[in-house]
Formats: sequence, structure tokens, C-alpha cells
Amino acid sequence: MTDRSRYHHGDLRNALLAAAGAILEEQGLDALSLRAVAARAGVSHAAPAHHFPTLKALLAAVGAGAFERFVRTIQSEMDQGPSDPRSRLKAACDGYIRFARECPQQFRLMFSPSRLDWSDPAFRGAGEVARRQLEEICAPIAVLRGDTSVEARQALERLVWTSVHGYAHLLLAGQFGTPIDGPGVPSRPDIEGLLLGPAVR
Amino acid sequence: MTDRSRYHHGDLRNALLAAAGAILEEQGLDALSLRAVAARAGVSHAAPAHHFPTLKALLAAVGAGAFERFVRTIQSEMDQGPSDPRSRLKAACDGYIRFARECPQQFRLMFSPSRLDWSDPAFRGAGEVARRQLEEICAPIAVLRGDTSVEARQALERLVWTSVHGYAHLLLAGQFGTPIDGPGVPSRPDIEGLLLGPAVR
DNA sequence: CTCTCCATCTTGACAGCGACAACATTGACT
DNA sequence: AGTCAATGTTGTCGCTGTCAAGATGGAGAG
Repeated sequence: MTDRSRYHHGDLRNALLAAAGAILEEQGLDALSLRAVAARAGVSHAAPAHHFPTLKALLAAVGAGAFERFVRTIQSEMDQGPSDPRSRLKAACDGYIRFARECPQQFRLMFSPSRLDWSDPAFRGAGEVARRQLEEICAPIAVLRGDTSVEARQALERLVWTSVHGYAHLLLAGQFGTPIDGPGVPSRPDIEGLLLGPAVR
Repeated sequence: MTDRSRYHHGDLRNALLAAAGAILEEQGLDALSLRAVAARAGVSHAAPAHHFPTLKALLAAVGAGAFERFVRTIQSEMDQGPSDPRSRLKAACDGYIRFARECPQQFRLMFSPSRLDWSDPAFRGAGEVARRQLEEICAPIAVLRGDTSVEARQALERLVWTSVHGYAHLLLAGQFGTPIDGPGVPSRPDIEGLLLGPAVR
């Protein structure tokens, strides 16, 4: 990006995040070391310390960015379909799974509490945005079902989130016995059908 | 166990698994290094190589044992309650969550494909046993619901598994914003209620 | 009973890792 | 113009997994 011949990089923080993202995509989560990121950004192995105190802090920043892309993926999936509650729920679930399949390493990182600094404010904030998105999607579904109490609405959100997330996690963990994008992958649970009954045409 | 003064341990393989289990429980998954396990078993750092070719192979063996305990936990939970399909499903879900909360490190390891050798036969076999257990639990539920086709039965299994597993995973990942055993932890999704309607008393 | 073989264990080494300390550079403000 | 703090560098430490080479000793053959 910027002139590399300078002693001071100028935008090393963003360069490190970009390098980390590239390594994550090309070589996977296990290859994401502080030294590898620094080398890819063209700086010495100790340079990142001035921008991220630890590796976990750097990964938390990467994870925060991943959460933002995750939310945008779901939003764009919903924007491309009808805006009735059922269609939006279906689009959101499809977007959730699409992100997990297309960016499995980012998805893995987002939910790896031991690899990143779970208390990082930016990371927590990004996760909070995703949680609010879930609430907005589920609220009209709860209305349709007549689930008016706060408890029933939260239970609904939890059911949607856990079933879709569990499917994505088990898919990435190879528990379905297939590669994540090969043939024979079982489809995700039909949560919208279970909540609202068979689709009417 | 056996006489430690001997040059040849005699049962090092099992001693290593026991040491790994102890470290896993006491210090967590991140502390599970080959050298730490060897030291705890009282042997040199290279001794494990004669029983497990890599760290991932050792962790796969630990994971296989965890899967066996996992299946037994679910089974014992079912054995303590009524044997009608709904009660068995509820007990199985409760047992699933109980294992995840009581043995979070083992649970984490079981579903960490990057940490253990996913292709290990013993590990795959143990996972297969769990999958068959799920089928046995879900089959009578499918009958009750009138889901007779193979596809419907498999979809039912997937829904049960993903929702319970997703809850467990999100709980352990701290995504509910609470420690895994503190107050305020949301209860697991009421999957049996959703599948079979409100409980009759 | 003795010899030999080999599974098992030890020591030693290597490269890569995260983190820290000490030092170099330089842009920005006084 | 002078200074200083932010941001780079190199070097080092203890830790990691893995491999190589040597030590040990139990088991089975002659």
C-alpha cells in the first residue's frame, strides 16, 4: 500500500490486519502466527507489539472484522428476498450458513474463545451487533406465532440461533462425515418450517 | 500405577492418557502439550512418540475417550427417567448439556478438528457410536410425529442435534454473556416441546 | 543358561513460536 | 532547531513438536 522503503510504515495496524486476513484465508487458522503476519506485512517480528499487545488481541481485531462481514452477509441475503418475516428468517439462516461455508476459517476464529481475546471491546461490540440483528429478525416471527412474552421471544431467538449455529459448527467440524462443500452434505434444519408450519404457496 | 523406578514403564500408553486427562481437567485444553503430558507421566519428553506419532494422535485418543464418557453420560441420564420417547429425548438433551457444562474442556476437545487427528479410527468410531445413539433416541419421536420417510427422520435427528449442540457450543464460547455455570444462563431450547407440543400432565 | 534382538525409553538438537528488553529511527510539536 | 514519544529494529528467553542417535532391558531362540 504505502511506501515500503520508509522506516515507519505509516499504516501498519491495518496492514497487519490485512496480512492476517490473507494468511487466514490461504493457510488457515493454525498458520496465523504473530511472526507470519509480521513477515507478510514486511516488518520485523516484534513490530506488531506496538499495535497489538498480544497475538490474542490481534486475532480479536481480526475476529471483530469477521463478525462485521458476517452481519453484512446475512443482511445482503435478506435484502435480496421478500421482506415478509418468514422470508427474512429463511434468508438470514441461509446467509448464516453461506458465510460459514464460504469463510470457514473466519467463522472458526469468531467462535474460538481460546484463540482470541474474548474481552476485547471491539470484538464484543461486533458480536453484540450480530445479536441485535438476530433480535430484529425474530421479533416479527414471535408476533406471528403469538409468542408475546419476553421469555417466549428470547426462547425463540435462542432456538433459531442454536439450531443454525449448531448446524454450521458441526458442518465445519466434519461431523457430518463430508467435506464442507462436497456433495452429500445434509441440508440445514428447516427451522422456519418448524416454527411457522409448511410454507404456503 | 506400576513401579516407576523401572526404565521401561510397562503401561505408558494408558499412563499418558491418564496424565493428559488430568491436565485437561486441571489446566485446560491450551495447557495440553506433549511435553507436559510426558512430564506428568514421569517420562522424558520424547517417550510419547513410541505410542502416539504426533500430539494430534494423542489428543485424538483422549477425544475418543471423551466421546465414550459423553455417550455414557447421556445414557445414564436416560436410564434415570421414564422410558417413553419424549422423556428419553428430554433426558438425552439434558445429558448432552450436562456433559458440556461439567466437562467443558473434554467437550471442546471433541469438537476441535484442528487440535486432534480427525481421521483417527478410534476417534471416528467413538463419534459414530454417539451418532447411532442419537438415531435410537429420535426414531420413536419420528414415529410419534408421523415422520415416516427417511428424509424426515434424518431431518429430525439433525434438528435435535444441531439445536442442542449449538446451545452447548455457544454456551462454552461465552456467547450468552455469562460464565458457563453462573446465574443468568439461558436455558436450552425446548426442542422436545417444539417437536411434540406442550407437555401433558 | 546365555545370547541376541528389538521395543521402549533417554538425551540432544533444531526450527518456530510469543513475549520481553534494549536500541535505532523519525515525524511532529515546542 | 531541538526534543521527545511513537514506532520501528535486533537479540534473547523459555516453551513447543518433531526427529536422530544412543542407552536399557525384557523376551524368545539356541
